[in-house]
Amino acid sequence: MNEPIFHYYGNKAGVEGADQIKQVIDDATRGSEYYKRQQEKRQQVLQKVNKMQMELDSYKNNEQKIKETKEIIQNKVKEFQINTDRIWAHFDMDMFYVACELLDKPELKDKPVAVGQTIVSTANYVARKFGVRSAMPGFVAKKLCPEIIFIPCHFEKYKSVSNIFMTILKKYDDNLESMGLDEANLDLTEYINNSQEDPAILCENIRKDILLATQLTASCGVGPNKMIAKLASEINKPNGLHVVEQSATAVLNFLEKLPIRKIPGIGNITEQILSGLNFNTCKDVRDRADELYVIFTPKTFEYIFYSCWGVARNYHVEFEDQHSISCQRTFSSISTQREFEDKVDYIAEKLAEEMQSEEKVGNHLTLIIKTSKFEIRSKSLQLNQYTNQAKQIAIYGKQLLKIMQLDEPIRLLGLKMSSLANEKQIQKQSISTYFKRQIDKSSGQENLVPSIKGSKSHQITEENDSFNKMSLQQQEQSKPDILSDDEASSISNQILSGVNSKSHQSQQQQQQYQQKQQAQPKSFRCPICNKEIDCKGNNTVLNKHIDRCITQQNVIVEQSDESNRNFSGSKIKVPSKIDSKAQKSFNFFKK
DNA sequence: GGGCGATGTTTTT
DNA sequence: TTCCAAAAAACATCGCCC
Ligand SMILES: Cc1cn([C@H]2C[C@H](O)[C@@H](COP(=O)(O)OP(=O)(O)OP(=O)(O)O)O2)c(=O)[nH]c1=O
Ligand SMILES: [Mg+2]
Repeated sequence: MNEPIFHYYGNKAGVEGADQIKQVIDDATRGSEYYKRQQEKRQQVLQKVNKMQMELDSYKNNEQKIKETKEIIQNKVKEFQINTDRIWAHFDMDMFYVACELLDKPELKDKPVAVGQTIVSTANYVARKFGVRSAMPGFVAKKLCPEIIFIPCHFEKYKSVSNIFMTILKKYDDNLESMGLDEANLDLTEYINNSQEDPAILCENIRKDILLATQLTASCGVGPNKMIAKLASEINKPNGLHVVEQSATAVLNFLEKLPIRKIPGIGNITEQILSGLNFNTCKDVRDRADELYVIFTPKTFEYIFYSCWGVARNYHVEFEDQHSISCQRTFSSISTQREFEDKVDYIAEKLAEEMQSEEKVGNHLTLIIKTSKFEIRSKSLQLNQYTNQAKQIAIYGKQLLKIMQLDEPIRLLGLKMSSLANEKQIQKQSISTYFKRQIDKSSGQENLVPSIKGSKSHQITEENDSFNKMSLQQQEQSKPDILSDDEASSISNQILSGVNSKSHQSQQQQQQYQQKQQAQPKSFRCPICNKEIDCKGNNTVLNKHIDRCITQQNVIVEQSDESNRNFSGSKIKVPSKIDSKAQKSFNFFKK
């Protein structure tokens, strides 16, 4: 009786299977607030598609423009090549959270299991046969698979397994990138150059290592760049390997019939838009790229275009410290001011706890709420000093609450701290904020009650400074003494005209999309870390870099790169070898 | 035409 | 009977102020 009513084998599914599942989901959810909100969003997407379609229609009537655009595209196609000099691997654990839980409960192995309570984080493959998926609400999962067993989430457990996993992989690429606990992207080029091993054999051996060390299976994909390797890892999941050979034709073939939704960075919404315009596979994009060129922003266009041609980043970017720490909770709706404030207090405490254990301080706070109708709103504010104290955060949080003018029930409240710096390592303020601070202070203006539309920035002066860990004086002292005023202004002068255009610039300066050999055109030398920063005349990149350089005192190299979606960073800090730094990294993973 | 800060959207695990 | 997470990041867009 442990059989699905109808089987669902992912995209290999019989149509009826998939349809029936959709039906069950729809029946179970229709009418809810959530459902209504989703419907609204869908409508908005449709509107957007309509607008784009109209733009396209007018484009189609302009032969001249078509000719021009197609020529631009053709040139682009001629310009790039699919670089196969490097070899990447993507490792991804199978049904990770559940797999970790099953370690402790092997007797459940053949039963449908999911981790999560209200929402399923992930489900094992038994449950997936019933249509159960990540991010699905629990009650729907139950409807699809009445016998499913839910196990609550034990994050710490997954972190420690992840540690083992990452430690193994680091032997093959010490700079590996990762977007989550259960996956890692490695550039194996150097390792393979040394060992001369066959990539497939190497990766199978690594998978065995992982299995031996964790008792869990991982899948792996191999290809000439990060994106291809990631896509490949899904092919023979679970517990499988797929290699895309190191040749342009292999890459092109591999991508040809791939639904664009699979391209990392193209999610639900973009898929809807694209499919609304009749783009469904990478081939569609290749064939009709000119159409995308006229309706998308340059950035989006380039990234879709190059992805579909298999052109993506094949070198590592420097590790970046975390930009933000946040804490949010969903609860049964509340609607009184008092309740809101209590929640802020609670969340502030949680956030402070987290920040302190990470030894971080921050000076930009954001309050996030979700209404009972699933609308999300946020208010944020630049603090006058760095903090990680619960009471301090709560005070600011409540100020934001006031500004928010809540007059309807909410189901979620969260706080996010950004502009982080290390608690220990002096709270050096960033160049940009430092200068602005100065202006603010010299004006002597104290905007006590920031009005929402009055000023664009909510300058809130803390009415209770005593909680602040670092005294104002300390903060004054910590101004960028590393930087003389002369140097500072010279940096400011270096800041060129921005490049943030909505229209495609004709500057065909063959952007060295991803792929290894990047010549550095417009770059500056950072006065702090003394490294070249390829900022492409984009001062945002430069500023950000200097910001980080000052606040952390870590050395960071920014590499900007138009063709790649930059969400690809390494979110997770991984224990490195056994040096002094390893200590800190482990610390990061600990609790 | 910027730049900048706040806010909202989209994606990923 | 009802029921849809949490954390982090990158982009896009808007309004204001030069
Ligand atoms: C997709 C997703 C994953 N996760 C967690 C649970 C997953 O076990 C973990 C890794 O995500 P995934 O690697 O996407 O999924 P998975 O490892 O569970 O399954 P697969 O065999 O297909 O790789 O991240 C969430 O919490 N929410 C999500 O929406
Ligand atoms: Mg996985």
